[in-house]
Amino acid sequence: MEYNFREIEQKWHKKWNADKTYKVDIDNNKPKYYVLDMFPYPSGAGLHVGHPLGYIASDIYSRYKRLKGYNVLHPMGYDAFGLPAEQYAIQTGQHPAITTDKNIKRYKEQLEKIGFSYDWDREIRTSNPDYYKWTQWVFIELFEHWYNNDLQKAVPITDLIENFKNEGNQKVNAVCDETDIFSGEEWNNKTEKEQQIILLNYRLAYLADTEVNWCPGLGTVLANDEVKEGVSVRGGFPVVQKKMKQWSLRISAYAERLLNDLEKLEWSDSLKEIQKNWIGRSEGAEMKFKLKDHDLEMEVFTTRPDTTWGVTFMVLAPESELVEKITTSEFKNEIEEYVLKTKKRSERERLADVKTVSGQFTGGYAINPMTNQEIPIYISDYVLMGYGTGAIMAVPGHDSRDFKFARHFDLPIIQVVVKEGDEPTDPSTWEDSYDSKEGEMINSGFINDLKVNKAIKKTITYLEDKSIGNGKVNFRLRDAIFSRQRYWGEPFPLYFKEGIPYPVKKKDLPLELPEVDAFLPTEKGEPPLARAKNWQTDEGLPFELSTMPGFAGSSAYYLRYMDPKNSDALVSKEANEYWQDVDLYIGGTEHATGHLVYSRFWNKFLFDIGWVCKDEPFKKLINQGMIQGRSSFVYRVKGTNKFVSYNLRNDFEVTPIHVDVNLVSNDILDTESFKNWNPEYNNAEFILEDGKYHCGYAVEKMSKSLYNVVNPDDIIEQYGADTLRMYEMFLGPLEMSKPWDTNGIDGVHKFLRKFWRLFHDDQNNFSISEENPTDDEFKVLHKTIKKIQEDIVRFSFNTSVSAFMICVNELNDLKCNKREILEPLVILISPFAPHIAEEIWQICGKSESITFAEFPLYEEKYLVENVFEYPVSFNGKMRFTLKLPMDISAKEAEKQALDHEVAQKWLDGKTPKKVIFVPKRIINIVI
RNA sequence: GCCCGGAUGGCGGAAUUGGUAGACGCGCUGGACUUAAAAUCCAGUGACCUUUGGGUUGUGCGGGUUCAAGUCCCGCUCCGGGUACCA
Repeated sequence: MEYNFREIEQKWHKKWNADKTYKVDIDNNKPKYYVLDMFPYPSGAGLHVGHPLGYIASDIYSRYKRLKGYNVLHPMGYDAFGLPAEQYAIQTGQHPAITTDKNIKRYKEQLEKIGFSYDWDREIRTSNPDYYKWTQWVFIELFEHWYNNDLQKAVPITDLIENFKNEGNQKVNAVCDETDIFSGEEWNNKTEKEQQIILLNYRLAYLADTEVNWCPGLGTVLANDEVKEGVSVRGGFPVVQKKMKQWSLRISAYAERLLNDLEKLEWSDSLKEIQKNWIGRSEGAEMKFKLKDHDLEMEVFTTRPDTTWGVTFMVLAPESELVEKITTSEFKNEIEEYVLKTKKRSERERLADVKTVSGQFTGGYAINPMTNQEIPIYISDYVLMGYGTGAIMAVPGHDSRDFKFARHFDLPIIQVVVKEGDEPTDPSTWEDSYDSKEGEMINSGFINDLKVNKAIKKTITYLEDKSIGNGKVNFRLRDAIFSRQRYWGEPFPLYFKEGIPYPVKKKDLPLELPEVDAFLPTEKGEPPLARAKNWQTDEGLPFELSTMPGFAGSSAYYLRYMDPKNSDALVSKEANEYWQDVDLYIGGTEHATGHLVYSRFWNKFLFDIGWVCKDEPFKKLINQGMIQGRSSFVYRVKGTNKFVSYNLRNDFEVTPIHVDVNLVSNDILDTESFKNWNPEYNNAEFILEDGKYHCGYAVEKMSKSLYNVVNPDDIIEQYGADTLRMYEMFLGPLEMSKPWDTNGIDGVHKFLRKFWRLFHDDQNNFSISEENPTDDEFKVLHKTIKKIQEDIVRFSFNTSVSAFMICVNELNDLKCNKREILEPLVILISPFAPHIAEEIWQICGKSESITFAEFPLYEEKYLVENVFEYPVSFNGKMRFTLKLPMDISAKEAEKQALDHEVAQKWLDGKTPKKVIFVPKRIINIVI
């Protein structure tokens, strides 16, 4: 039989499905291993050839682990709520559930064709009520907990209420919004409503007025990670800052733990670095500045309290509440104008315009606590409301932004730090601020002459003694805005009584997404859920109108896979204790600041409340590189319908035009198909080189509009899934980005055919020999086992593919078709090319799936050599090689090398200065 | 601006601890088989020089350490990613 991949692959898909070959259950006799893929959002475009890269890698590893005796959990599901389906629904009226369903069907078909070893019985969809019941459940838990700083964990809100009743909030050390101090008695005298409002300041899921990223184009607020360069990541719509009452998750409570625990994780350094920067820990002090003519204080955060003597002005964010209070009548108009101008500008405009200095004096003055001098207070949009206190003390001498501002408004500049070896100079002569990371203090009262780090400590002590400030750690990580004014998401399990939110009873979950007549906001500007009939409790109390964001459903999905059908819990204790955590997670870096932060946070919370046994969800994580597109170009001669081949294009004035890569093979255009591709080209003429049309190419994003999308279905149709799998791996290291180039796939396909032929004679009849293998044959096998084993554990799958090719070439040369050699080789290759492996395994007479075989062990004894071919070099340049026994002495090796006739030529009668002999490595002769 | 990666033939890439640079594959060239094509197989293939023995040179650029550097150190250039008035 020929290698008929179509028949073979279909046959095994059916069989694996029917036999549930990859179904797993808790098995206490086997060690567990959990391999997870980042589940896809099922878009309308289907999978392109870049998507399965990570899935193939994780599948290889899963199959390898099974062969190594592990009980492997390897699930797949769909991140099914999301904006694209809803945008499509708005345009077409088609319910997003229908589009999503259709897309999922297509995704699943495509995935199944590639032959992944998923346990499909564990498939989940975030939009399924059975699933989002638990998303809602976690939300309620977040709502019913607060973060106790003393215990460094989440604690039930009921404990907090007990505390309040007994002794008020004075001793409570919580992560919370600013709350007035009250006694137990005062608490007890408050109304239910007052109490609930206070509790919202403490809850881990809370409703509050916050500055949010409002995206008018999408009609919803967005979290920080959903905004890039001032526009929405999805859709690219401009984003503006707006104050709105929104649900948020108090992820900032976990900032320190999220940062510290990165250390425990086997993630790439670059990914850890991205998270570190996103969390953005900075140490410094918070300090209060008294205001002139006011009984108010202005609080700032600074990493450099030691430079307070150099503070010559203050700057507030235009959005700050203080602005109104301190602005004098004289400057009222100007301030109002500036604030209005800032509000109007989108985030994008603000970012684009960082170089222009702008600001406005308020008329107010603060008192520098160190110098007692009056210093003017400005507002400027270079100070952000969202970071620190929304106010800064400006040290123009040592901060470049403050410096520019001071120059622009002609404010005084004082030098307070001088580097070792430098003399203080006149700041009026400076072109930029003076670097102050290291050095000694000057012009700074009691900290003069101290080194910077000591000066910082001493200043903080002073601030604390005088009660005007304290040491403080600040994080860049903001609480996650959790509401979206959209339809296609999880409804919040909440209703409102007198404007106060209360959770739905857990037994009433899920609160299902209602039907609406349109997926648009109402005329009053309320979210689409306001259109739903009876969107209220049985008592007639209204439900929340927002839905949850995209990351809600993906934040704990890895836990649900452990126990996907459980209707009593997100995951049972038993399942969680068996599967524990994800051992290997493969996915793209694009989730570094979103999903991977949120799910770590959810997991830590669930750990705190005792629902999961591990405080980190993803032990090891690998980022697969992006597969870029390789676009092809044709060159149209300007003003004609003539196309000139690549190397002749410089003789004409041409326009390069993207051409569908599927019409191009090895850069040669199929001119007939090109004519039919687009009516515009029906009459196209070609100027060829040696009878062919050569295309140009460029590496770009893989995208429909660039006509460079390659569909895995087409590859599978032409070459089979095993070829696709091996070729994707063969392209290069998993973690590197690389262009997809179908050129070259032939080599891998040829290899599989060669592999097939090892088991067949010239007439394509199955034929393997029972003879005992020779030492050479054993050596080829065991060398390969060793190499493959080593490559798999370091995820170097590209080199494994080469190793297989070398092995098959060598066995071919040896004309080896012996069972004892070939059977282990089939197991070895089965993680990479499971279909062909299963088929041959069966032909070899095995009744059980190769999935349950044992990974062969390599034996050192077959690899022992008794000679080593030494490269002999002169001054480091290799001149000849010399076969010498393994156990040769340095002296003898030296002698033999020098006696060699080629050595004589290079020595040219001279005595070598030195001979270096490294056993099993090299002989280097220095002359 | 700051922080992380990366740069090796015509192309994708290999070289795991400093030890024969270019494995493996594509492409290309030549050959075998064939009426022909496909498929398959064999040989060659970094550049330059060459008396065909070989020689010189070569891993983005410039220095350095070393018997020996793609690999380590210092200084650049370019490309990719992240992040950004973060106080």
